[in-house]
Amino acid sequence: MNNENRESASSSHVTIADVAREAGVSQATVSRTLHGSSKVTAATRQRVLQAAESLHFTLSQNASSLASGRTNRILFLCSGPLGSWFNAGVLQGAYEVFQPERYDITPASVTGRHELDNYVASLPTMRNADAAIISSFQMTEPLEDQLSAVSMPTVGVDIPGHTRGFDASVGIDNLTGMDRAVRLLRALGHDRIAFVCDRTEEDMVYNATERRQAFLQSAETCGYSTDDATIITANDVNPRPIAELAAHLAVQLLASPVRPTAVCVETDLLAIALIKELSRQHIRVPEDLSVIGFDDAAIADAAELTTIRQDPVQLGRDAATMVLSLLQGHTLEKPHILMEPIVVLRNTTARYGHGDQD
Amino acid sequence: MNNENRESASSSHVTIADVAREAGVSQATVSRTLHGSSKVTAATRQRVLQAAESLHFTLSQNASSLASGRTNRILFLCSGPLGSWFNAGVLQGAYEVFQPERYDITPASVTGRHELDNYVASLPTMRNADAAIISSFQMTEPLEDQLSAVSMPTVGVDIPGHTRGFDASVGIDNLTGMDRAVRLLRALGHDRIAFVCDRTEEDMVYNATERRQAFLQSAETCGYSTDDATIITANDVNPRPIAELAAHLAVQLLASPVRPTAVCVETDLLAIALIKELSRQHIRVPEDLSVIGFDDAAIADAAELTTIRQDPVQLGRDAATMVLSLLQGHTLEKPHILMEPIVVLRNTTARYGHGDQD
DNA sequence: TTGAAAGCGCTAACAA
DNA sequence: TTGTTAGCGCTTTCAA
Repeated sequence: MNNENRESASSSHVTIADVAREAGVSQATVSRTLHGSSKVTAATRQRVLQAAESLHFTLSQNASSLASGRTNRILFLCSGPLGSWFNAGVLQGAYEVFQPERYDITPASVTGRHELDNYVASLPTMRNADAAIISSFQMTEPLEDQLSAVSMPTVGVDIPGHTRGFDASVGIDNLTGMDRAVRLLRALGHDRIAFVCDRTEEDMVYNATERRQAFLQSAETCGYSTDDATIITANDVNPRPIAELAAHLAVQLLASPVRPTAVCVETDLLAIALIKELSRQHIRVPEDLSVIGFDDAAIADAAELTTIRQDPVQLGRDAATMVLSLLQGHTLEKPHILMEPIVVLRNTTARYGHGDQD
Repeated sequence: MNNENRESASSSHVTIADVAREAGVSQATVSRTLHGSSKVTAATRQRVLQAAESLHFTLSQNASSLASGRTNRILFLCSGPLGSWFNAGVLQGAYEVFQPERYDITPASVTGRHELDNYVASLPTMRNADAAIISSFQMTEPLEDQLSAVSMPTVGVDIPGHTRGFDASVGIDNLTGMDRAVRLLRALGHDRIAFVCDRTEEDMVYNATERRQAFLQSAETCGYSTDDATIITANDVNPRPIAELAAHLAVQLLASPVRPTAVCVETDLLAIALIKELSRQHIRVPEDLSVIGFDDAAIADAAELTTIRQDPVQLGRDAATMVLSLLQGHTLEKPHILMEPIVVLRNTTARYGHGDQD
């Protein structure tokens, strides 16, 4: 191919070769300059940058990746909708950390066991990401085995107690969180309490399971008998609108042999739906029943809901920071970290027996 | 390189060559099979798929992209946090559509004009995505010029009225939305109304500007005089916590020469913050003041806020669908679409003069 | 229907 | 410090 041809053929794309020719250096030098190598003269660097600038040159990630073996891409795998409060928060936090380091994020979401298994099975041989952040899954033995076979760094988010297979993990300390909530209720004089949640059977998504256990454990520590600290849960497993679920749970709550005077609810969303349903039955919160949610999403503030706060954005930042360390070959001093949730006091909790009673 | 070497050298990755050898066919045939070409015998296809399966083979996106020129990646560029209600929703909707088509999404967020300009300037020469979805920006002339120079398909989300430079766009019809809200207030007997928003100067983010104008226009149509339909806005441009902004706006609202009896607020978030501030001043909503928000985010439901609903997830789906069409070389029958928002009635609006008055 | 071979645009030894 | 060169793993003509 002669020069005339090369020049006319370059109609499609500006390549590193164009920059090299423009700057009068080799492709290797352009590459070195663009990657901030110190082994380039200031003068050369100047010329290269100028040439790149004037040609509006952008590196082809694909070509770079293929040649270097690094993709500069991080996989973010989560369960359920990408736009959920939790997932979107983690994604945002991770982006904040990765963006300045010039890593792209590839978000992916799976909605069922089968999909998840397939995805994880493809991980060991996939060369489309340098690392993976995996969020909010209930782990299983086979899943952990597959994860162990993955050669790239993997960090788990919100998968506490199941850190096998992960190089690192961040999560929240459900036990401490529930403990604080239960202690608050005890201090407010509530003698009968309950934990309200959706179906309890093992699910793909990590959430209520551990919190439920944490609630029972905290209650025991605080001196509640098993009759005075109960679980109120949906007794079937069909997905349904949250309002319907709340109504179903409200029935169980109100019909309890010994009705609790305070409840902790799995999530803010469910807590608010429950409160609405109760208010429809003229049960007042907090006069007749104290309610504590979980998450401190924006809706908790809007509904003046007392809740246990977790911060998915910070979880995402921490996970990303660990990924970066791992990618640099560092061994983490503390690979598995747990954040302590705090209780945010608002208007749905109150001292027992001090509202007008029914 | 002899065969012994090749086999021992394959320790790092399973490549298409390994699959080809295993199946006893050429690389080309493996490639064709994996891409669902019809020009492969059923028998051959069978053998190839089996080989791929047994080796846990996954295509290297990078190598595919480099060779084919298609990246199978879509850029999602938005303003502000990736985790915001709107951005996360659009991302989720786009993901729903792209995922089954095997396109990855690369999310990116910019927070300032300068950053945005840089990003868009790199678009014309960037070969790291096949198309771009660009969300919620206030367009400028130079920006539109740059966009026009981009060779890949670009579709705008929530950038109505500024469709130059975009191949397609989806957005919401702010005029219809505000019109419905204003008509509602008129029907409820409110004679003095206002639109409450953050600073009005031209900003990077598209939002209040058009809604403000739509409000004024609707008010005029409904017969409000310019004294009876006003704008209440922050008079400085410093970013600040929403509660502080709400307090600032509450002062202006309460101190109005003729106090409005109903307001439309730029967003749900601000509406709720405003209501809280007003309640602190013992102004009751809706008895003393009717409030209509904008968005119908989850918080609107939690706070029982009457609002104008828009659906970012659907916007994302529509944008993605258009991208797909464009990528297939189709010309869209209707490239610029506008969704009609509806008013969701809740507890913050009421007939004027029917609560206990001060 | 299948195979051979020439790149896609870049990086990373190795040499100079 | 810079240039030369040999691939990275795939796709895609072109021939068979």
